[in-house]
Amino acid sequence: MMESNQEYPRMLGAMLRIPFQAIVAKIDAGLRAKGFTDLRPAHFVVFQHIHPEGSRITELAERAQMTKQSMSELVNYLEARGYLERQPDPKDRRASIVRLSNKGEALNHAAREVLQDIENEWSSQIGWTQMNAIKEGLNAIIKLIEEENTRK
Amino acid sequence: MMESNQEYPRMLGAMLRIPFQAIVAKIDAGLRAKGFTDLRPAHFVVFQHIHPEGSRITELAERAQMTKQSMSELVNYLEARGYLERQPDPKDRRASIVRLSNKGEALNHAAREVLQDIENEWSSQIGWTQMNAIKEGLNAIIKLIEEENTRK
DNA sequence: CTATTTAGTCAGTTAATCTGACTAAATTGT
DNA sequence: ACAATTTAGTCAGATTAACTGACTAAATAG
Repeated sequence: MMESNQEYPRMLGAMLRIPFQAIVAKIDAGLRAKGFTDLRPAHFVVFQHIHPEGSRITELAERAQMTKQSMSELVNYLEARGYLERQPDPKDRRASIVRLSNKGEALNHAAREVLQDIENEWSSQIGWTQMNAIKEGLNAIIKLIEEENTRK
Repeated sequence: MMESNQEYPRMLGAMLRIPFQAIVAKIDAGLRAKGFTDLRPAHFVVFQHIHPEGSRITELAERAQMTKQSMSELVNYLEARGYLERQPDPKDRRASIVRLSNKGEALNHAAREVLQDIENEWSSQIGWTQMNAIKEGLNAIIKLIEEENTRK
């Protein structure tokens, strides 16, 4: 953060932040419009990181860079409202596996739909070539980040 | 948010989120290393939006998409620690103008330095051509977002 | 087969942000 | 000119988000 304000040339941080926050706001509004009204921004992080075959609380917490206590709270909230299900892990009786319920899958699908619409809208205006260049470039950067993380 | 997890192809939201969060973490660590240890992540938003000639609380709140009460608290914290100064606005006796102190300028400069280092590091690995393509593309998207905002 | 690590919960705390009610100054409409 | 409305900011209190510390029970390592 703290990367810029309009007086200086915009720096890379702001260039990423502005479209990212626009996307977050649009997904939030889009989901609300589609009837998912009981989610708060903090819950999104669970859907971002959950694995289709289910994930453990600890794993989700680590991926989301928060404590397992905090993640536990988010998962409890979403489980209580029917977005997630907990199953005991047969391999490890201390652990449980959290997975999307049908409702959770529906939410996920709706979110992806909204996001695809945004991408289509932007692409049609700036051109698909340029959008592809952005995506390729960002994926290259992500590769660097992931390499750095695995080295640690 | 909620744009992806590794099982599906990564969507645009995640492509922006991952490098953005990496940048935030690096700036946070970099500033800490440079001796700015009394800032919390929430405060960064003030520096992102403050104008070199000073800004009003209301203006900062609007740009940061939060209430003026919340922004007021952030500004109070930073003023108490010497990063910001408040002056009465001569044009409007209800308002005050918040601006960076010398210490605040130093912080801003340090943050920009860290960010430039990140950009240089990434560019040298993916190539400056590709980095420029990303930046051009993101700026085109930002232009769309800004147009949409002004239409509202 | 004891010692340590790991998965998760419970309880309490701090940080971040919000809503509502308010004051005083500025602006608008007549 | 001046009443009505809007705007800038604060104060007080509530809610949400995330943290630390202490704990239990199961798994793993020596």
